[in-house]
Amino acid sequence: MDLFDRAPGSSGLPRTEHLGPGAVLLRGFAGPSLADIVGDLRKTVAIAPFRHMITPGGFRMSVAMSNCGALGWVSDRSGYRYSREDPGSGRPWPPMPDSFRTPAESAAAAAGFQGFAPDACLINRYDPGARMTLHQDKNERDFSQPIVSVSLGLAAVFLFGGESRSDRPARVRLAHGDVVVWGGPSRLVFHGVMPMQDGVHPLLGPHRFNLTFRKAG
DNA sequence: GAGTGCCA
DNA sequence: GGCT
Repeated sequence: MDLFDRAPGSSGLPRTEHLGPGAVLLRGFAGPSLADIVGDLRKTVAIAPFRHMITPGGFRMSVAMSNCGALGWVSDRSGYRYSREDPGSGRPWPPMPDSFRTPAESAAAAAGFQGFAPDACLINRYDPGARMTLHQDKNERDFSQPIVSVSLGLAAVFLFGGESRSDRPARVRLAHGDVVVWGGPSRLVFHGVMPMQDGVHPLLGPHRFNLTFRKAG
């Protein structure tokens, strides 16, 4: 029994799963913060609405995206990058709510990454059929800082692979309130999301939302 | 850089 | 798996 097993939201039960070196799934970790997170999610996407970004190859991504924080991940014909402004409005992204930041930093610390200070939070909305093919998060400056991913709403099957795109990924069901942290030796592993099945979440309707926290700048 | 998608 |  290690310290991870006493993380907030665990209700005393062992709810940490180790996905690899420097990679952990904290089941239900965001539970105590969920009401505040959902309220702030609604406010944030009212300011910066979801939109389907275009890949550099010219294809429309099935996942609808927004951002909050100083930097936001964007994609268009020019490529992938972090931007200070919402390209839809030309204005800065909304601030990262404390209700987002606090559990993200706490989850990182619980996974062994003390001092994580995210400046970017990508907000993804997965509707039925939406997916994310295997990819690496590699547009950030400093790969010593981990990735923190918070799942909300409908469950999804997360694919957690290896250093090569051809490594067969683990399939992990992620539910409302689950948090995944990966960094260190796992920082650049390929990951993705299987196509979403139909469903309705009691709080968030026919959607999965994912908050991905990064130190991008 | 692309390939966070699409095709075979 | 391969893609220029």
